Amino acid sequence: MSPRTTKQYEEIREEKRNLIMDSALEHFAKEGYHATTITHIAKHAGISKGLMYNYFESKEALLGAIIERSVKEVLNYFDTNRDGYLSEEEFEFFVRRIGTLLREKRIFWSLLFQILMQSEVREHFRSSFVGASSLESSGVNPAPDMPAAQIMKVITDYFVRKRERMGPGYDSIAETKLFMLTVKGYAITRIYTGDSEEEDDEKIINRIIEMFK
Amino acid sequence: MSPRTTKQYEEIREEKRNLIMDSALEHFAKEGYHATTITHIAKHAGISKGLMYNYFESKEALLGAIIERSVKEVLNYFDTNRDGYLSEEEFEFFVRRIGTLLREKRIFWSLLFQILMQSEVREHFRSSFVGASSLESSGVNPAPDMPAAQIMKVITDYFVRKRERMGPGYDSIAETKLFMLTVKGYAITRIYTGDSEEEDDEKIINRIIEMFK
Amino acid sequence: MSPRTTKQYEEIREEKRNLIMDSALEHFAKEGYHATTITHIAKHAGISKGLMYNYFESKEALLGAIIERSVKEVLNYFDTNRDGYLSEEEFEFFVRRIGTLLREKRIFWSLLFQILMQSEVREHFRSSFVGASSLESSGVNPAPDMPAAQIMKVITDYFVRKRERMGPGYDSIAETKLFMLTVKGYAITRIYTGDSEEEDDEKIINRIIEMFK
Amino acid sequence: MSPRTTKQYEEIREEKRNLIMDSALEHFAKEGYHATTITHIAKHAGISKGLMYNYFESKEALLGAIIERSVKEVLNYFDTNRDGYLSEEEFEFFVRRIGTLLREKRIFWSLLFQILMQSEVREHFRSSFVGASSLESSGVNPAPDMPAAQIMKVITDYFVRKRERMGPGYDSIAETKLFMLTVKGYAITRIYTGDSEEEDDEKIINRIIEMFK
DNA sequence: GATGAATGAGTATTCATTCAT
DNA sequence: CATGAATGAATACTCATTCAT
Repeated sequence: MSPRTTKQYEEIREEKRNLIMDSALEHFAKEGYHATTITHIAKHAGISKGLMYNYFESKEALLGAIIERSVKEVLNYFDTNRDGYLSEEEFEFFVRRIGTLLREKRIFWSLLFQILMQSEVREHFRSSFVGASSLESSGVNPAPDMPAAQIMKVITDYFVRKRERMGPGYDSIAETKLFMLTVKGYAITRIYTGDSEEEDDEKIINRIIEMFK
Repeated sequence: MSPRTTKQYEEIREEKRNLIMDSALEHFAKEGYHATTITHIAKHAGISKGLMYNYFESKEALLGAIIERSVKEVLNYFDTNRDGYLSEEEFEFFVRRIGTLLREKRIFWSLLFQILMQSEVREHFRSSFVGASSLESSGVNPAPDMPAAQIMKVITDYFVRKRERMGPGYDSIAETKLFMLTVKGYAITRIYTGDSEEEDDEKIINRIIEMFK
Repeated sequence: MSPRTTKQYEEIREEKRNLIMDSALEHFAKEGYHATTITHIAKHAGISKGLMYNYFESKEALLGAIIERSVKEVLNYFDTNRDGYLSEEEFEFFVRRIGTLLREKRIFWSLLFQILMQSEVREHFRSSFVGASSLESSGVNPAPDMPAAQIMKVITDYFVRKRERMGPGYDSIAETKLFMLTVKGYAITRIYTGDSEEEDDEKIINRIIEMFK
Repeated sequence: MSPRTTKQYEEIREEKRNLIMDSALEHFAKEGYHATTITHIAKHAGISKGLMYNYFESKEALLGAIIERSVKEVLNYFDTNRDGYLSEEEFEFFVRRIGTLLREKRIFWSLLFQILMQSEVREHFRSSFVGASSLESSGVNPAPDMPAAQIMKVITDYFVRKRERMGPGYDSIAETKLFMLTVKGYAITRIYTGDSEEEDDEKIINRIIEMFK
């Protein structure tokens, strides 16, 4: 009889929002952003087209929201490193964590790559973006106010410090870049390889750690 | 005025085909396959929409033709290795060649990645495809009748032989995979990094050779 | 705490109805009927969409109610004339009253004009309408049972009687029509002219009276 | 066999453009801009929806094009007066011409009024507009670079000069405004009155000339 | 009474493809 | 060969209206 409370409404909204985003993420990642239709997303989420627009202003806004949400989740994942210093042990931990992350958020990463591969879209989302700098720029000093930039900084610092261990012949910059591209290569291999073939994954991770620790 | 010979006509046709494919490739790579319109391609190629359909059955056929053409070009690039054996020197040469190839055919690679990242498209083109297996599968024994598979075989064989040099502790399979993912990582870094930042490129290539030779 | 009486409830309802109608009128007049959304009206009135439908059957019914209400107000304004006879003095008073009315109910008139300008809507509301006949028809003998028709009759009669003053060369019908169109012209000028420019208004009114009294 | 010449194409385009605009004008005027659907316009013009967008960027652009075209036609109608001076005889001619114009371009005027009555649309088209100033502003000195402004100037000048004939008691400004509103009133009466009732039209026009000449 | 989530029919717009010339 | 007008199916998006709470 009486209308729902504000809180009830908010809960419904939050839940539905996530439902829609999950459905959309799956489709975007599988078929690509442009090839995915709102109708499909809605049907898959079990709602009407109209409702989608009650929650998101547009298809693009939906994409934006998905990215934002995922970025937040990813950042939380590396939260411990935010203090800025990476010991050798923490470095190992960090690399293993990337592996886990890629396995768990596979669909998101798939989407992210797809998006970043289209220069126009890239421009559009660069600002709101974390992964952007770690994927795009091979520059070593990105804007320090962005979370992704912070992660980059932590990594860079690690390799700068490693030079002290390794001697003056050690090229920190080149090594950082090599590490980055190895991670990227590992990432796309993980993302686009069936789960079935993960057998050697542990070995690969170990070798990467061995090479760069 | 003698009428043109059949051969002349065919040359003109071939030229125009390529012109259209060049225009299309550029747009596909920059804006994505779905976001690119036939109208844009035609305008950019300086021809009419109708004429495009004189040369290609459909937008999809055009995409297929581009991929096929590019794949052929790429394979020709590695033609020397077709004999199946890779010495240490040839391995170094092979890696450097990948670098050159990525620089020269950047747009194509960009497109290829984009396409492969959409599972549906992937299915569709897998058959006509070379790069597919080298990008997707981390399996080490692809069908031996496909050109790309041959390249994979050559690489795999190289690391199998390397085991003889390195001793029984050396895991050929893991090492092949690590090499492959490093190449992939190098590739996407090259593809999506501005030309301006190529300074350290030589160093990176050298380090990769050093690591896997 | 005694429960509210039925009467109190009705008063509250009446108030809310008017609130909604006020909000709607404003939007309809400014943005046009079709371009105005129920959501906007409700938000502006500080109520929910659902509640609106508790008070009005549909958007169209809301429009109808607004028109009906306004028409009643306008008619009340001319109530004194209902006895059917217009002396010269009363005629002057009548014209001045039109001026006042246009200033006070500007938004309503704006809406009314807009609506009448769309033939389909016109058909639809003609019946429930007063202003309709005074605006549309230049015929001089409208159905005598409608309030607006009565006003028209009073005016027509005035000019018929004026013929007695002016002599047989005076064309009552043409003069009635000329008066009517002058009033209409005055009306739209008033309605679509910023308040700031009312300086000469008095002069204009005086001239109209002078011309037709 | 051979493709159409550029000229042929242009002719087709021009013809179709006008066809579409005619169809659209009719619908816009009758049902209102918002209530009119592209589908209806296209069906009525005997073409496909898609083709409409080959000729006009959007529904709004179509409206803009209609207004522009009509405005040009109307201005051509008054071309003779552009020299800026209006003798008494020319004034009479001018008023009669307004009558003719309203009869001939009735649908356009109907549309124009409708549009001007929605403040938002008004803002949007004010700039590209001629009629705007003559309809909206009762200001007597509009921007002199606009064609409509020129017409206003010519009229204003006429009444300023008339003061020399009539003596210092004659209020040129008020008289100009009164003339303008009479014309407006005549216009809407003409526009929204069935053709059947034109009998007294001549008399009305004569009276207007008599009053203001 | 009151709320706003949910629906779905409807609307503008796009674009691959066809075809008369 | 070559052109671009023409088509129509598909798509993103809107909004009046309903209804469970």
